[in-house]
Amino acid sequence: MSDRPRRRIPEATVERLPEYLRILSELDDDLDHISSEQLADLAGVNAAKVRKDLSYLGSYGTRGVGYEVAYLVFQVRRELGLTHDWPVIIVGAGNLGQALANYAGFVDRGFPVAGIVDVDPAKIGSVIGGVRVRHVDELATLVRSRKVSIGVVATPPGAAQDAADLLVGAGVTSILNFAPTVLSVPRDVSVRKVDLAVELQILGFHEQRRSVPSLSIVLDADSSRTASA
Amino acid sequence: MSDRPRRRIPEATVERLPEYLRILSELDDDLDHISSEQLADLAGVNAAKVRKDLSYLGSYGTRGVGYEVAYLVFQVRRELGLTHDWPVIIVGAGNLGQALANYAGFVDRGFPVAGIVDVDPAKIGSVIGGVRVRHVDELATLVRSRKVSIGVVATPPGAAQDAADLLVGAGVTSILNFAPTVLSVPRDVSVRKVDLAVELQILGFHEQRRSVPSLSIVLDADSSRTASA
DNA sequence: CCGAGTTCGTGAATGTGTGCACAAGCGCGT
DNA sequence: ACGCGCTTGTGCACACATTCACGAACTCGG
Repeated sequence: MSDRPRRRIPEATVERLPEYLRILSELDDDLDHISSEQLADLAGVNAAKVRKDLSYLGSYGTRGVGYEVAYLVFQVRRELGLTHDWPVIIVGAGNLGQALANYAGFVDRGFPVAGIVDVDPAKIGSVIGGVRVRHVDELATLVRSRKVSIGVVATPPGAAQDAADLLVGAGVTSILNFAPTVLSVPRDVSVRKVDLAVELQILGFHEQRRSVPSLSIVLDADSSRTASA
Repeated sequence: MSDRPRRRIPEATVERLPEYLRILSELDDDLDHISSEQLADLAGVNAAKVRKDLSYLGSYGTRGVGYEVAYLVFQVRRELGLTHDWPVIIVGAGNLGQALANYAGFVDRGFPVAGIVDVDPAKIGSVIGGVRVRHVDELATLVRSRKVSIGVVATPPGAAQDAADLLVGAGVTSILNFAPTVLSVPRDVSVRKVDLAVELQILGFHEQRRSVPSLSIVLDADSSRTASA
């Protein structure tokens, strides 16, 4: 037992499950059941989506009643692989690296910081979020001794690829990249990228559109391609 | 001129344009043209996607030659609304707010920090990234005087909705939310959310999947000898 | 001016995600 | 035991995104 069919879970669903989990975890203890509609409201999505997402995990709801919160939390956690903690190592103890190391949300949600490394001698030895900053040379040792499989790149752009290479060399198989750089890694290593400026640029795009209600928008059908002489 | 037909640009494309722009901006000056394939390699996507994305901006390439870098940069910048800067205001001067205020990538890419506010008297008055931290009561004044339309929420989760309400009340129409909280805002306000722990959870999901090659999946071509039990 | 070699732009095919709408299942009151 | 109200689980249609594949348009050498 203990292994259900393990259907493939759509990526879009995977990206929403952590949010459901967070919401469910924060619910009052006296609420023992929740409907797809309530959960949908809290998550800012629609109820059908919640039901479809949860249905990929199995049929854990009860018609006419809803989902038992505690059980659902357990199932979502299991599906996400949160039955145990995943220690992470942070490369780069600059502003962002420090903020991340101090961020309680990491450890709270199962991702304790197993180490922080940097190249700057001035930073080495200082303690951030309860963890002492080490020299980057100790990276591989740390990764192996603490059984780290997830690395966080919080270096300046120029050092990001080197950081990634070190992580991969040490055996890390997932990387969260905060540097505005495309990392090249072996095919079997997962990378997710968070580029803070990109997020603003996307918002800026919509801002700009909003402020030009003047013309067009209506010429959408697009039959002839504006020949430019 | 200056107003092309303004076709609708797919959201997926909008999310990639900033990346193309960053790459193009960082190219050597002596490279005056670039092909969709070169750009695709640099961006880690495939060439057809690059061409289709760029085609939404208009036909700015030349067959047999590629895209003229300088012109393309100009067009992408224009499409993204980066013909002028977009000042942002940061709410919350904790670890994350400080890291963001210090992050050079913001101002470099057209998003100067017009202000940082907090409620904590101990933080008010300190200078971060060249900007003085003000009391949150001054938020509305700042937003109006600096013509800010984008706000960044970097508060603890409990204060995030209040921060959003203040921002909206002051006239901000786009919000970048770093707090692990669903914000409710009027329909005409855009919100993007970055949840650092969620990113790790998504990586954790794939990690976990990878570490269970035990059964299924392998039932492929010749001689499926992997029968477990 | 022509043919070979490139590279764009885009129609069409495929793959992925969303949302409606409804049958099936459950609990409760009578 | 039965019917009613509620809520799940999912088939289906549609929308959106990705990728292929190929004609069109350009450069360059001879």
